[in-house]
Amino acid sequence: MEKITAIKGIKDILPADTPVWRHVEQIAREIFHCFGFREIRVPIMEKTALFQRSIGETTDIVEKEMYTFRDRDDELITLRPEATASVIRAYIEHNLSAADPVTKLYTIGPMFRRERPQKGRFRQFHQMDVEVFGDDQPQSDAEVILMLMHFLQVAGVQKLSLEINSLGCKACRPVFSQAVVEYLKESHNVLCPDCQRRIQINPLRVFDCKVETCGVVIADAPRILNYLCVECSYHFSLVKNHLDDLKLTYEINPQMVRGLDYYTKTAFEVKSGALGAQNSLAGGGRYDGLVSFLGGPDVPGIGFGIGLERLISCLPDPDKPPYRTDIFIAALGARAQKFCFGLTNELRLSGISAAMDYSDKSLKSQMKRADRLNCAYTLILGDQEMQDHCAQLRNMSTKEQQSLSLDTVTQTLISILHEG
RNA sequence: GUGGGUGUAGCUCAGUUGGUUAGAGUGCCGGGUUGUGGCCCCGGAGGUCGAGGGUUCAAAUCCCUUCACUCACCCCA
Repeated sequence: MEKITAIKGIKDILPADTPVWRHVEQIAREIFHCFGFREIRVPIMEKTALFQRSIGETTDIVEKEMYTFRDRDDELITLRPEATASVIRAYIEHNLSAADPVTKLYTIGPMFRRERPQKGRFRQFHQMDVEVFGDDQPQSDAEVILMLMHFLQVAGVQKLSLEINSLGCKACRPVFSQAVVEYLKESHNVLCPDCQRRIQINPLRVFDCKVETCGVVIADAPRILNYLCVECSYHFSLVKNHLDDLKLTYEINPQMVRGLDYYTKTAFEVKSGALGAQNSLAGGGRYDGLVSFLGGPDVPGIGFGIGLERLISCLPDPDKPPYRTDIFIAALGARAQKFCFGLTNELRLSGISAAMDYSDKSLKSQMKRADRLNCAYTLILGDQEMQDHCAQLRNMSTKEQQSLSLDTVTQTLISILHEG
């Protein structure tokens, strides 16, 4: 029989790893709460058109990376490749802007992109996604960046670097974009085939080409920061001032372009070493026209996404708390088994983690198992104890044993274990 | 979609110029202790050597095909 395996690029998160995930998520929830964000849970599927419109028809994501299928009623459905579109859709659909002029939301969950897997890149991956609607002030930009950096630091990510840029708005970016095209056309034949293609599709992409000869050309290309309109330029300088006030260190990377069409003004990215080629841990930016473009009110927005697999993989030797069981009930013989089955489950119902073995193995074997489960105590109950109407409670670290009457054993254990 | 690397026990890996019954460590089960864990000692189970084909007296080993995993390009979290 052929073995059925998980789908390529889609991973199980095994019991040994889930505590780290929960730990990271818990830190995020606490910090996001402090900054005034509330959780929203949105579906992992949406109508395909939502992503086509928000992310951009000509982006790689929409062109070749989406998991799309036709539903039984012929509607096109897509597994979300990112969360922002869904959050905005929900924000509009439930008219959240009416309740509060500024809405701050976060969501955590899986995303899907059909790319070739490699280190730090999967077809199902997890993101924490944070969005602010209704605030166009530069403080808002600085605030989300601060929250992001603070979270990553508290989570324990090493060697963080923050890069920021401004991508301009619909007034100034086209001018810049045109200037870049003009410039690149002059050096067209020096560029790599990929970049020659990029000029047609998305000229700004040429900026993060890794080919050396392209880098030389790019070095003298027009800079976005020189083309910003008065408003964008002012906004960007205030963002920098606020970041300075918040004592955040950052680098301005005028070559940074984000992969999604909807970004305006501030864009930012956090990288970490020890991540392989996919070294971008989190990225985001402002998207002031997007909500209205998707049919909502004309409110500004800013947000970011954090890649959880990448975040966790660059945590220094994540401290895995060992799995711990409060007590192991070792039963010997049929009568003891019957009694212990009831006892074990009573303890569980009282909020104590209790384990026992039903297959009547040797005491040695049961003790071994108790040790493996990292039990604080083992209760030993055999024919002799049934006869004497008592049980032996062994402290697994001190090896001390005491005799407990069967009449009150449940209550005695509950009080001992709830104290410890 | 394109290129490189790797596939041997649950896991991590040895395996010589092709040569008998494919090994180790770890984990698992049992025993040493007729009812007491970790350390130690002994034993046991566990493998279509990724799959298919070919060369050969003989293939884990050489050749071809294919699949999977992985890293990188592309792109992005």
